[in-house]
Amino acid sequence: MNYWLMKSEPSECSIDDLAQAPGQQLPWVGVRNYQARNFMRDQMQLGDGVLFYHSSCPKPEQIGIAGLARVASPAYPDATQFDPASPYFDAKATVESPRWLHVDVRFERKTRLLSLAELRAEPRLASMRLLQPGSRLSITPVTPDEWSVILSLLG
DNA sequence: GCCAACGTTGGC
DNA sequence: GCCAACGTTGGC
Repeated sequence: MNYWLMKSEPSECSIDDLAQAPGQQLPWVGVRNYQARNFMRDQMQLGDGVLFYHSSCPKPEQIGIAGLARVASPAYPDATQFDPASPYFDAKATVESPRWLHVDVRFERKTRLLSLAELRAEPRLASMRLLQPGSRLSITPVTPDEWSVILSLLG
């Protein structure tokens, strides 16, 4: 069992969107970064814990952890890479050799918003991947210790 | 909207 | 395989 933090722009897909999806579950489409893809392909396991993070919000205080979710499928090809009408279209990907994969993510629960400022203020989270200078990865591993600190902060 | 950090691309 | 140019991310 592993733990992850997955970023999503709430204008694209918020924790509420996930809660209202059919089966409260969505394919995590649109990842176009190899490191993030490799985490999904090589390390994610069914049932892994996910911190659902709202990024790029209009108001800085809206940025942070907004809920909990779970990995709900193995990695499989992202259909949007084959769709010329999609913003995630990749001309170099083929059905025979897909370049981009994703997992499905299932809603667990909404939490209070644990803001980025609050995360930064917590000394026990100082080495969190998310908080490292220049970190931009949309999917980052979370250690069991970090996970339990965050759960306790969420109350 | 700015800009620093980072990843990707492509010419050589 | 190097590396400069370019595009993207994402907090501020």
